[in-house]
Amino acid sequence: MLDHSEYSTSAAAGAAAESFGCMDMDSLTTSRKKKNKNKRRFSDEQIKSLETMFESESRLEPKKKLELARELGLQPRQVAIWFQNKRARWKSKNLERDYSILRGNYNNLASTFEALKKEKHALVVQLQKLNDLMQRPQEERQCCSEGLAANSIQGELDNGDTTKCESETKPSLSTERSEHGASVLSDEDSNIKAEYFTLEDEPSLLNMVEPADGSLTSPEDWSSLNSDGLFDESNSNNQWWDFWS
DNA sequence: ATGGGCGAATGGCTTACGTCA
DNA sequence: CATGACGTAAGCCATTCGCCC
Repeated sequence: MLDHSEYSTSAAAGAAAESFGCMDMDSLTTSRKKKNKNKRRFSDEQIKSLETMFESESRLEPKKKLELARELGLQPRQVAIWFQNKRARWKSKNLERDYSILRGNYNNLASTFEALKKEKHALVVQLQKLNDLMQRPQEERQCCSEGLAANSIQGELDNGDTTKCESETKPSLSTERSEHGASVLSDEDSNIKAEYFTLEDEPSLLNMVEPADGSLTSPEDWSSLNSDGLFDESNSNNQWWDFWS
């Protein structure tokens, strides 16, 4: 059953003893304690031959094993065991190497991930600022219905960099809204939806600047900006976020 | 003196294959 | 001929053991 057939436990010791010429069979078989008493490392020449053979084939054919054993003055069993141990060492060495490669890859990915995370955060902050900027005029207008504020807002919109910025992000958002009390987006897809929003619902509209896939936004980050429900549309996005956050 | 590393060897388990009833 | 039981050889794996630094 065992691969110890080339020589059994006691026979192995006997063979080894014979091989090393230090102990006879009887003394070994009578005392189990003495087994391996004469264990010696193989000589450099023996190791060299074994290594050379191992490089060409990690498993020895029986014929070659016998040949090599005779050549090196070892028992075939010893050669077999050497190959077995060698395969085990080789395997664990490979595992170690593979592990360090994987660890390197992981570290690279982790640093890339961190960089992307920072970049994403910066973008979200930037987006939030833009939304705040877009939201300000509407709120002011809501507070001051007398009209004075409206003029000043309109003036602000018509004025300088702010206007330019606003018109670049959402050109029609604030202008058309003032007339109807409902917001009208320039984006055709948004038109239908927009009709249902009153001024109170304005924050919801701000989400229209969210990227179509929503992948860059987090429910947590947007909870202060969103009205209820818009994120319910995409549970899968939440899972996506869970992974990235 | 001794503790740890390394490699040879062991023992248990599994698989493949041949033989025989 | 097919099949299951059995024996044998060999490999893998975890562990032990002994040598040597």
